[in-house]
Amino acid sequence: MTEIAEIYKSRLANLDGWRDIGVEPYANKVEVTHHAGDLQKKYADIEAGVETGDEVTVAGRIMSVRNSGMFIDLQDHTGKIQIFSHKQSLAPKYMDTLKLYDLGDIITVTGKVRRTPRNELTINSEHIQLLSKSLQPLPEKHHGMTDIELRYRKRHIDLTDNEISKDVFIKRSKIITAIRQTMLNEGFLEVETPMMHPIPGGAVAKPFVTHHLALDQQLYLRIAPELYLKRLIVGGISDKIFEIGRCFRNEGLSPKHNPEFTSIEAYQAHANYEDMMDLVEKTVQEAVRAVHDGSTKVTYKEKEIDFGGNWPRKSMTELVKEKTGIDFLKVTDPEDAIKKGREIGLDVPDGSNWGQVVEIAFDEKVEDTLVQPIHVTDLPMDISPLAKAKKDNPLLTERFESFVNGWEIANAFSELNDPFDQYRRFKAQAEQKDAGDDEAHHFDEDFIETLEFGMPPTGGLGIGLDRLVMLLTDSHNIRDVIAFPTMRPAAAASLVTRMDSES
RNA sequence: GAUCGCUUAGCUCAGCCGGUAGAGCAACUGACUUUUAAUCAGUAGGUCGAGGGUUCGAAUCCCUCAGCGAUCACCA
Repeated sequence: MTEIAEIYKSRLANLDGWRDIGVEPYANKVEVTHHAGDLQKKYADIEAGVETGDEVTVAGRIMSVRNSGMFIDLQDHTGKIQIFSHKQSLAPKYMDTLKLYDLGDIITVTGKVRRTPRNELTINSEHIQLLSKSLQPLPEKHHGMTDIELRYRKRHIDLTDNEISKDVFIKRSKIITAIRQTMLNEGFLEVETPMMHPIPGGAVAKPFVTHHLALDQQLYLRIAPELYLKRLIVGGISDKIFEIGRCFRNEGLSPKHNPEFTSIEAYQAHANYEDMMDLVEKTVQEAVRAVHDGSTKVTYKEKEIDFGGNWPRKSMTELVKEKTGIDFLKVTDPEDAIKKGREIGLDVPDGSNWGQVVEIAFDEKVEDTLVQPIHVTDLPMDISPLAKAKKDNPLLTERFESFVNGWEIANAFSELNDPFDQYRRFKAQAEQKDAGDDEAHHFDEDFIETLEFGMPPTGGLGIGLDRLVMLLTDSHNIRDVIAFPTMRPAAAASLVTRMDSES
């Protein structure tokens, strides 16, 4: 017999012990008056040995036991507090039950608050009751669960004993709230658009495919909400709209990529990409302040990043010129650009267009150096199929990407609103698709029809939330900021199931 | 997808020049009772990720596979 089964049987015996004395081991709700962390704050100043006489009821999980149940460390979502059980204050019928408790059990305790002579804030239990029996053992108490795979697969265990992990997810929530609140304060209307699309669009990516039975129709999980948000702009529900939601891309996993991830997209009619830069700064700064006590400074991997103030705005070609000495605005023939790029050691594929060469130069020579926040503007038309061209230079678009720590955290542009141009660009994408590019855009006639009704000049913005959370919590893997990251399936080990099948 | 690395008790980890598997915590039995990783005595717990090979003998060496991680490529 395995050890885990021994532990299970011992706990099952205790569970039966509770039933023997007429206590249901999975109780109904009880009234909780206080939380551990709040009590620690409230009584922070009382001295060792002081008994307050204040009666409280708390509830939480047993994290450790000393002196055969005399001392229990109880943990709730706010913190920990010690429970003291002694025959002086606890009736014999409760004293007798102390031996039935196991680590991990969820209990409720009522009693008076005191600080022990050893200076530990403590509740003298007068009433103690089991709320939920724990049958599975918790991780080792000193080191906790360090196996990173288990932490991702068993987040409920990770959260019970890992303060850092818990803190990250609380901060993630605060960041989303701050961004939502900033958007609302700026007059944006929060909207929802479909996650199941008949035609995937709005980005260049491979989609997940699913099927609707009743309609007998193929559907795609959205790779971006963009085209539907633009439909709402055309409809004029509001000049300013935003959506916070999940996108799905059927691509590789990495420390910076999860197949489902959260984006914030905002669209503003009668605005352009420059207005979007202001919006990025506002929302991101509020998010930073929300989790850094009002400061805009963050430390990521020992580097200090200051999100405050107005971020510099520099064009992509200018940045490339600074780092490589090549002014691609003066080398606009694709063949010449390829040649120039290769001269400085860039890995440029044959047949690249001008914009692709500029992008490669930027990726290889500039990107990593952009540690402090910056808006990289005027991206090439060739790599910006949904962005409006610059008035004075058709090679470039009114588009920018915001970089922090060498990562793109936002992407925005003045949206293409010309149905003829959109038609041509979809057609070009469709041809690429026929030629075997499975990431190319589908031809979305319905969207062109939408634009034919007239979309006002509009600024659009997308922010990758998960990476922002990584930056603001000093997390180095996207899986650390997603509660249940995508993993290969692993066998569960329910003891109830196993014992049932063995008997 | 490529390269490298990891996988030993429920958890955290030793053991790896090949010679029948070890500690701490958790668990169990008992002692003790104002502790703070409580302490003390004892008990139990393992298909060493899976499969194959070399060998008299494999946790240890070799091969295949799986899961996970790091880096790279695509991408946010």
